[in-house]
Amino acid sequence: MEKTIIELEQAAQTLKLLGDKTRLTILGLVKDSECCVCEFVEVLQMSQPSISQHLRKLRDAGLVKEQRRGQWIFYSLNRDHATYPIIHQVLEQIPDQKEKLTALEEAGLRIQCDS
Amino acid sequence: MEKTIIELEQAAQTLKLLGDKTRLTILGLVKDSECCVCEFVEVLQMSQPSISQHLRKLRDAGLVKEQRRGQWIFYSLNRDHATYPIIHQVLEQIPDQKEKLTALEEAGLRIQCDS
DNA sequence: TTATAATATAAGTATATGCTTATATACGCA
DNA sequence: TGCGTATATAAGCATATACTTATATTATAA
Repeated sequence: MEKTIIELEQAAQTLKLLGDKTRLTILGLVKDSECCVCEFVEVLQMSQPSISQHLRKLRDAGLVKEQRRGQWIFYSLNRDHATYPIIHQVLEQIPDQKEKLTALEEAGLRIQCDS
Repeated sequence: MEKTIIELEQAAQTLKLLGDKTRLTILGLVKDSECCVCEFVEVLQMSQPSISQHLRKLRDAGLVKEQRRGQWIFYSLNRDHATYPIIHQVLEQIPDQKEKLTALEEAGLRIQCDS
């Protein structure tokens, strides 16, 4: 990937959002595929409002995109964000969260959210 | 650089520390050379206690090393820290802070801290 | 049209954070 | 020894953060 220079202030804002275990995991999850709120709730074993509030922060900062599909709202990584290169690099260096999604799938908990 | 996998919890802790403009600048400064507290104070235009408190956080987490040299205490980047690869990547993607140090030097404010 | 499911928002609360001012500590030098 | 400089620490305070519980919103389905 080409080297991009990101303004320090903006970088700090993004890093602050990454500096939370819950949000970092959420980003690790949407790196691989779109997820809906109930999936985050299941994977992270946290309350739905708590997850929603973390998602709102990520969305307000523009780090994730949301897309309503019927009853569900799917979140995905916004690869167009100015600080995406930082996020990409960070996610490259932490354990893959994909397996948590496949575990969900095997438990039959992934399907409930498919459109 | 070889790819290293950093535990999520530890990564989050480091990212939290990076997620502050002051600390991110400090790390950007020590990336290039050792600095003492008075230099951070000068460059960042913040109070000495405030700078000291940020440095303590970075030191407690092991992200920077300190070395006393006479009256001064010099801080440097700890490249042996488990999360250093993340820090390295982040610093690669923000503007270089080196010029702030050369500006200090030109103003004759750098010498006062040399041992 | 009502009930249910998925999600968001609001309000409350405990703790964390980042400053401030005041003071302590450590070193060098006269 | 005593003073000045560099730095650390302590205490106080305002604001931010991350939960909680309760309620609102939106869409589907009976």
